[in-house]
Amino acid sequence: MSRGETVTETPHSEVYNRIWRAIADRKMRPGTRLKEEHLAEIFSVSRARVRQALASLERDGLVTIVPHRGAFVSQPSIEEARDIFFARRAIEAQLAARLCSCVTPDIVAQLEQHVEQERAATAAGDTRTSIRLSGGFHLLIGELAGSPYLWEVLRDLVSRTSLIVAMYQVRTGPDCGPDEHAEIVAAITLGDAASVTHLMLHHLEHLEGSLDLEQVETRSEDLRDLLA
Amino acid sequence: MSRGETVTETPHSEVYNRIWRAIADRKMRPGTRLKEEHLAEIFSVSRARVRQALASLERDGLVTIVPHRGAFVSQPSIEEARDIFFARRAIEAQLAARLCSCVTPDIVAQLEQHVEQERAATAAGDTRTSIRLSGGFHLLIGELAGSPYLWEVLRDLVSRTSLIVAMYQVRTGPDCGPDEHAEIVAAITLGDAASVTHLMLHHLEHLEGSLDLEQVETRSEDLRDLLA
DNA sequence: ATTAAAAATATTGTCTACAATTCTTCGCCC
DNA sequence: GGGCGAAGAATTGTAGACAATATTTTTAAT
Repeated sequence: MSRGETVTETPHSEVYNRIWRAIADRKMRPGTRLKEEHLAEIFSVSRARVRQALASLERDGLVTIVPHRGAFVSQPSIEEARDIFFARRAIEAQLAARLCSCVTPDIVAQLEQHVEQERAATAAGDTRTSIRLSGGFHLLIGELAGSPYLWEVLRDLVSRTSLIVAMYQVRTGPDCGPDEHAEIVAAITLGDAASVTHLMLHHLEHLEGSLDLEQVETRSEDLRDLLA
Repeated sequence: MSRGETVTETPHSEVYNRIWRAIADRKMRPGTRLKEEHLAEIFSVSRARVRQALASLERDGLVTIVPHRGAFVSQPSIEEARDIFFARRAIEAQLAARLCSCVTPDIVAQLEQHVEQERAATAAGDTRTSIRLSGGFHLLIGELAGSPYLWEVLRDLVSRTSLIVAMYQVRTGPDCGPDEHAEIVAAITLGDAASVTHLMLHHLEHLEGSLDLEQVETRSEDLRDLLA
């Protein structure tokens, strides 16, 4: 697994990666339509490759394909959003705890360096880099914990989270500040598994809590009341 | 989500499902080559559809596609096998615990009914059904725990486990007996989360322990020693 | 003017043919 | 006799064309 850039470049297709990045970095809003032919000429490839990439992205939950209509950047529902956060708590708590039990100076150094980069990006007001590094921190923990499978799952969860934040955030800004990350790193350095688990759960709850996931689904039946 | 059959039928393609089942039910040994044209005529579809299905199956980790060579039923390495079991312990412990906190008589009834089916299949010596129901029990817990996302992950993990068992089992028979499942159901009935977590971890360790995952990778360098 | 139907357009879904690559077999040389 | 090399066969990867379906626009009728 690569160092430095921390992230991605895993799945096969070039066009898959390009679209993945565009969505995960929030260059495209949820609901954006993705026309096959359009993408094909942008990337100078045939429609077949675009189709394949879109199919993979659908399995990742990043795009939604509706038959004979086309592909759209997914718009996760509130229920899905809560489920994703539940899954993240379950998985990341385990990974962070495992990392505690096998912590080394090299690992601590990598984590601290990453937090430092986050601080720099935040200080410089570089929102895009800040977003990417925020997710990257969680992926780095997963990578260092040494479970390739759960790392893949986490990569998926983080990218879905990016979509969720794009849909339900109330104020703009980085998803999670470097400070809470620094606390987690400190606890990992001490090898305090219980504390790390607690901090990670709290951190994720904090992120979830900063979103507006309270809105009631406006069902068609309710429209009468709204318009009364 | 369907009841009764408990399982699958999730992803789109018919041919995907057929191949998935064949692998998960261990009708095909790991390493089996899957020729596109061959599959195409078996299912009476075009090669394009087969290709699409194989691509999806590769993302599931059930087949391995090597460029310009073709698709093969995956042969998970020992390291991958251990990683899969680690992931299962992490996820299933969480799901089982969550199920405890929201247990209802209906849930208990479903679980008990499932274990009963397992008992019947085992008693009848129906190995294939037994294998399917063994995995189905774990999926049922995931389904009842109410996290669609983690259920998907679990479905993936269970099918991969089936491959792993096919490769590394020492004695044939059902993957995990109904008895340990019954114990877990009993603990869930009592709502004893700590006990359920413990039983589930033990159960998965038992399954992993029944496999021969000790064999050292025979590297080319070691061949000299082996042949001395 | 508004609604509804019908044609036209645009986009996706699928299939077939061709190009690129790898594996196999046959021949040749050491 | 064994090993290396090249031609042929087989299989995958890709592209382009055609068919099916949804959307939009136009047209007509109430």
